[in-house]
Amino acid sequence: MSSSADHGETEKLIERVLSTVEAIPAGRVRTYGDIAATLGVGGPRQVGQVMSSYGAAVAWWRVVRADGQPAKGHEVRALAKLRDEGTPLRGDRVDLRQARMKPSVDP
DNA sequence: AGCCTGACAGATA
DNA sequence: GTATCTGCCAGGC
Repeated sequence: MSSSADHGETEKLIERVLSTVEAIPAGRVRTYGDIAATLGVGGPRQVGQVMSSYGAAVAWWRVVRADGQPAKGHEVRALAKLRDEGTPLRGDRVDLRQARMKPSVDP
Protein backbone atom coordinates (compact mmCIF):
# COMPACT_ATOMS: atom_id res chain seq x y z
CA MET A 1 0.00 0.00 0.00
CA SER A 2 0.90 3.54 -0.13
CA SER A 3 2.27 4.33 -3.51
CA SER A 4 1.21 7.49 -5.17
CA ALA A 5 -1.45 9.75 -3.78
CA ASP A 6 0.15 10.06 -0.36
CA HIS A 7 -1.75 12.94 1.09
CA GLY A 8 -1.48 11.89 4.75
CA GLU A 9 2.27 11.44 4.88
CA THR A 10 3.03 14.94 6.07
CA GLU A 11 0.22 14.90 8.56
CA LYS A 12 1.54 11.65 9.93
CA LEU A 13 4.95 13.20 10.42
CA ILE A 14 3.42 16.14 12.24
CA GLU A 15 1.57 13.93 14.68
CA ARG A 16 4.67 11.81 15.14
CA VAL A 17 6.86 14.81 15.96
CA LEU A 18 4.28 16.36 18.27
CA SER A 19 3.79 13.03 19.99
CA THR A 20 7.52 12.71 20.59
CA VAL A 21 7.73 16.21 22.00
CA GLU A 22 4.77 15.55 24.26
CA ALA A 23 6.63 12.49 25.52
CA ILE A 24 9.40 14.69 26.90
CA PRO A 25 9.00 15.02 30.68
CA ALA A 26 9.39 18.36 32.41
CA GLY A 27 12.98 19.16 33.33
CA ARG A 28 14.18 17.20 30.32
CA VAL A 29 14.88 18.14 26.69
CA ARG A 30 15.56 16.57 23.32
CA THR A 31 17.42 17.95 20.34
CA TYR A 32 15.97 18.34 16.84
CA GLY A 33 18.47 15.84 15.51
CA ASP A 34 17.65 13.25 18.14
CA ILE A 35 13.96 13.50 17.44
CA ALA A 36 14.56 13.19 13.71
CA ALA A 37 16.86 10.23 14.27
CA THR A 38 14.37 8.54 16.56
CA LEU A 39 11.61 9.01 14.00
CA GLY A 40 13.99 7.94 11.26
CA VAL A 41 12.68 10.51 8.81
CA GLY A 42 14.03 13.55 7.01
CA GLY A 43 16.32 15.46 9.28
CA PRO A 44 16.48 18.00 12.09
CA ARG A 45 15.30 20.75 9.75
CA GLN A 46 12.06 18.93 9.06
CA VAL A 47 11.39 18.66 12.77
CA GLY A 48 11.99 22.39 13.10
CA GLN A 49 9.68 23.08 10.19
CA VAL A 50 6.89 21.10 11.82
CA MET A 51 7.51 22.84 15.13
CA SER A 52 7.34 26.25 13.51
CA SER A 53 3.90 25.48 12.16
CA TYR A 54 2.38 23.16 14.75
CA GLY A 55 4.80 23.37 17.68
CA ALA A 56 2.49 25.78 19.46
CA ALA A 57 0.37 22.78 20.44
CA VAL A 58 3.16 21.13 22.43
CA ALA A 59 6.01 21.95 24.84
CA TRP A 60 8.20 23.43 22.10
CA TRP A 61 10.56 24.87 24.70
CA ARG A 62 11.64 21.31 25.56
CA VAL A 63 13.07 20.97 22.08
CA VAL A 64 16.48 22.59 21.78
CA ARG A 65 19.40 22.66 19.40
CA ALA A 66 22.34 20.24 19.55
CA ASP A 67 24.41 22.85 21.39
CA GLY A 68 21.79 23.26 24.09
CA GLN A 69 20.51 26.59 22.88
CA PRO A 70 16.75 26.95 22.33
CA ALA A 71 15.12 27.77 19.01
CA LYS A 72 16.08 31.01 17.25
CA GLY A 73 13.73 33.82 18.16
CA HIS A 74 12.42 31.98 21.21
CA GLU A 75 15.49 31.80 23.43
CA VAL A 76 14.10 34.03 26.16
CA ARG A 77 10.68 32.44 26.18
CA ALA A 78 12.12 28.93 26.21
CA LEU A 79 14.67 29.68 28.92
CA ALA A 80 11.92 31.10 31.13
CA LYS A 81 9.91 27.91 30.76
CA LEU A 82 12.88 25.61 31.14
CA ARG A 83 13.98 27.42 34.26
CA ASP A 84 10.45 27.27 35.61
CA GLU A 85 10.36 23.51 35.12
CA GLY A 86 13.72 23.00 36.77
CA THR A 87 15.66 22.13 33.68
CA PRO A 88 19.43 22.05 34.33
CA LEU A 89 20.67 25.21 32.66
CA ARG A 90 24.16 26.52 32.11
CA GLY A 91 23.90 30.23 31.50
CA ASP A 92 21.60 30.76 28.52
CA ARG A 93 22.03 27.20 27.37
CA VAL A 94 20.62 23.88 28.49
CA ASP A 95 23.00 21.46 30.12
CA LEU A 96 22.47 18.55 27.76
CA ARG A 97 24.71 16.43 29.98
CA GLN A 98 21.74 15.95 32.25
CA ALA A 99 18.74 17.36 30.42
CA ARG A 100 19.17 15.44 27.18
CA MET A 101 16.84 12.46 27.15
CA LYS A 102 18.30 9.28 25.72
CA PRO A 103 16.72 8.02 22.52
CA SER A 104 14.31 5.20 23.10
CA VAL A 105 14.96 1.95 21.36
CA ASP A 106 11.90 0.68 19.60
CA PRO A 107 12.49 -0.65 16.07
C1' DA B 1 12.34 23.97 -14.55
C1' DG B 2 15.60 26.63 -11.15
C1' DC B 3 16.59 29.60 -6.93
C1' DC B 4 15.95 30.92 -2.01
C1' DT B 5 14.75 30.23 2.71
C1' DG B 6 14.59 27.81 7.14
C1' DA B 7 12.39 26.80 15.30
C1' DC B 8 19.44 22.36 12.28
C1' DA B 9 24.24 19.85 12.71
C1' DG B 10 28.98 19.07 12.23
C1' DA B 11 33.57 20.42 10.95
C1' DT B 12 37.23 23.69 10.54
C1' DA B 13 39.88 28.09 11.47
C1' DG C 1 35.46 30.21 23.51
C1' DT C 2 33.30 32.41 18.92
C1' DA C 3 32.89 32.91 13.73
C1' DT C 4 32.17 30.88 9.21
C1' DC C 5 31.14 27.20 5.64
C1' DT C 6 29.19 23.30 3.95
C1' DG C 7 25.74 19.52 3.98
C1' DC C 8 20.89 17.62 4.44
C1' DC C 9 15.68 17.79 3.54
C1' DA C 10 11.48 19.91 2.38
C1' DG C 11 8.50 23.84 1.04
C1' DG C 12 7.57 28.19 -1.29
C1' DC C 13 8.15 31.44 -5.26
